[in-house]
Amino acid sequence: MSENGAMPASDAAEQPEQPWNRRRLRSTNERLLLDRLRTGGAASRAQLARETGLSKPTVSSALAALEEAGLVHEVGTQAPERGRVAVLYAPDPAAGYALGIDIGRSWLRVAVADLDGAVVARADVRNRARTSGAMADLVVSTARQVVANSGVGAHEVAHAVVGTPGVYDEKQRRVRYAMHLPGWGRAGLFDRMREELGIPLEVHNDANLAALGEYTYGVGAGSRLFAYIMIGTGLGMGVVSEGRLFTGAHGGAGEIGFLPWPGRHKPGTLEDAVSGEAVVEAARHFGMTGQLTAKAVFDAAREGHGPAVEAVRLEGERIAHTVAVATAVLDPDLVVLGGGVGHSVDLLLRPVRETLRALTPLRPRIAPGRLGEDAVLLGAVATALGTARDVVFERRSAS
Amino acid sequence: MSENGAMPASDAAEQPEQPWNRRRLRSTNERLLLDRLRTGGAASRAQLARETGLSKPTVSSALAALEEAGLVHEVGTQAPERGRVAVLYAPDPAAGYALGIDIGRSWLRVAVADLDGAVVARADVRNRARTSGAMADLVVSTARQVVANSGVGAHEVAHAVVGTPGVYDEKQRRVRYAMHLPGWGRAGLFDRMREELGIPLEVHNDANLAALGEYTYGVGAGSRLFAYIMIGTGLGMGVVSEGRLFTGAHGGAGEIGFLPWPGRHKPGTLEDAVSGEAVVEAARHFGMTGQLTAKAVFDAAREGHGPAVEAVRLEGERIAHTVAVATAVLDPDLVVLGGGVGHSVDLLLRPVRETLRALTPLRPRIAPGRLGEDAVLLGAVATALGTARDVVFERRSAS
DNA sequence: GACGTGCTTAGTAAGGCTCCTTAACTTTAT
DNA sequence: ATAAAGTTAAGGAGCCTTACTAAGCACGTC
Repeated sequence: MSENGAMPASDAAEQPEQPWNRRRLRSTNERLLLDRLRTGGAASRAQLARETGLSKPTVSSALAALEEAGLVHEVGTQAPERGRVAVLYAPDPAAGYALGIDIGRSWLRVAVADLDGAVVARADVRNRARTSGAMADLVVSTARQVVANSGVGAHEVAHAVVGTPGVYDEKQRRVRYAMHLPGWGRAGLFDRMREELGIPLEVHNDANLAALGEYTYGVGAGSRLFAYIMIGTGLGMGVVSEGRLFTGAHGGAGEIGFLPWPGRHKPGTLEDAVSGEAVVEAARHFGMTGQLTAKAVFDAAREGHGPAVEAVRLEGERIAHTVAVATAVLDPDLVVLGGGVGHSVDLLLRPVRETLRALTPLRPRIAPGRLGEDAVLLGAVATALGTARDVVFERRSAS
Repeated sequence: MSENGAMPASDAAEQPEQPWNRRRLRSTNERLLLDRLRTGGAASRAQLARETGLSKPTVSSALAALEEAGLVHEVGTQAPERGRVAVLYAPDPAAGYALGIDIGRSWLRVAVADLDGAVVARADVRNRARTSGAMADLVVSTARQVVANSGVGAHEVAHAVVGTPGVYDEKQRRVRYAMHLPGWGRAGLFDRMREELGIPLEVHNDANLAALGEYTYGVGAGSRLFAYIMIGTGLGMGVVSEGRLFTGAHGGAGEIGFLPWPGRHKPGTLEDAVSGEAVVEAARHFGMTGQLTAKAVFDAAREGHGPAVEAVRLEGERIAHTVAVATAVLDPDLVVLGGGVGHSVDLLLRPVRETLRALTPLRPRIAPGRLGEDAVLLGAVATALGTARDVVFERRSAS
């Protein structure tokens, strides 16, 4: 999870294996209770004891410690069929906050969420920055603004995650393969943001985060192996396996833009053949004229304009090829299409499914994303939340 | 790991989350010590205490319990630069055994290994069975024979793993996609073997096991993400991520035989284009005549025979395509070529590398397998060992 | 050269502390 | 009266710390 990210300086994940002494035992049981409350909803002490296998006194004392630390609180009572009413406990969502940032080519999105994952403040800013430096400044100022709007103290934001095109190289401290953002490959850009924000900041690939977003909040929930194909300015894929991001050896897994594609004239990459620009080019090839954008082509296709329909069909075929490849290699139970063309995925689904039928006997479920343009942002929030929960839990007794 | 396999009836992996009571604490620390001894070699009590962070008395008592259970034993002494000599302990390899079985189209291989992974008995039997029933009988009788030869009691064999082409479907209790073994898709075949052998038995895909074999004993050691491409009668890929098998949603990950392949005449699958038969066909196409086998073509190419060289070059190009696809999707740091053509991989490496250079900017390390025909068998042994170690450890105090 | 002394490291013993469990008890509902 | 939630009290398992013994080497002294 963290391999792509920069950890705060205080991170101690390097020490080999902590021994399981008593202190850790208690801490693990508190964690067990907290996780149970998070995933299973509010519960009483007696209920927790039954479900976790711990004894009632242990649950009582651990819960007291958690309440003392501000991690859980009473949320009401529940009367059983007979007997004394039960006091229900639930995690306190205000025990900490997480920051998610989506840096896209044309939009910058920032959101603050509480530990329950509820977004408490958010901003969507048009990205007009011309230089990577201006861009970094915009990120920092927007993030500060959103945190201020949320009414949350900056020190209560336990963790932040940034999504960006390309792959963040931890050692070189820079992003690689971010073709569509000029200057974005400069070293130290994110160190600067981290420093100015004063919040631990992790950097991840946008397609990966979008995949996690759809997995956590969207259509991918519960999937065992789930592939998210992001089609837009570029082409990317994020893979979630057993609930965890699949990153490959160097964080480059899912960089399907590099798939070889047998171009009609010269061999190229799949990205050239599938990205938004390729749709425009195909439309031209079929006879459309004028100032075209991918969106314009899709809109025309929706109206039934012949050349546009043809271009979309061709795009569908190419995406089907991508899906076929991903399916044979990964065996997903769900493939989700999203990204910049998200609003037009409905047009693509049929040609994709039809082509796929002719290509391969393997046929995973294919669905459009449910989060639309928010997938990356929500994925960043979800990822930041994971770490934020850990951080908040870890420092519960340190104060 | 076990998702493809059938667990013994006593398996209790279903219960949600054991609480971390004291008993489990002790058990975890014993496990910590045992793992340390397994991976780090023999060590004294004091050394273990330093390395694990446990106190010396705790190490002493845990080690005493392990010795009592027969899991570790003294293996000698070591004099430090100054001071009293240390008594060294190591895991007792004879505390249990594992059984590995490789069911191939033409060979059946069986091996028994001790907990250190050392093979103590082995048999390689030509597979002449005509029916799947006869095949199952042969597996059982050979396995019994090998266990008998090893001098190990049958009840000391804690776990067995079988490798077979195809994907084992846990629910239907049968193998799917095993085209090259007639009748092999029958339901209940492996249940019968398990019953007759009286040993818990897991079934896995052969390419997956070969990947684990090369990872554990061969060229893949230490790789973060490692892909093993098995080229032979069929075409398969096994993926090892962070030391664990990557299986996909239904155990079908790496079934790259199903990759669409733009055939000259009709669209087909990659398996048709790359498998042994395709090499023969290509050689014919280039002008070779006679009763050809894949091996014959490779041998001729080694002698410099023109048409054979061409056929091998073509095969190399197609494999390069496979590698390019796997690389873009998975981002491996190592791709290993093996399988039936293992003896001729040296001939393929150059064309593969050259073609790859033209296809994609991503270039993982490519290497031939080190285990040759034994990859599947050793992978089965390695996998069985993993479970066997757990089983032996779990039942240490049950006696 | 024999031997005592001191230093160093391995391992054990005793005592205390933490935290879990069991069992009994209190509280509050039907 | 019964039943369920939750607390209190007693007991015990297992870890840690401290202090000790055991066993080797170095070296100086006789």
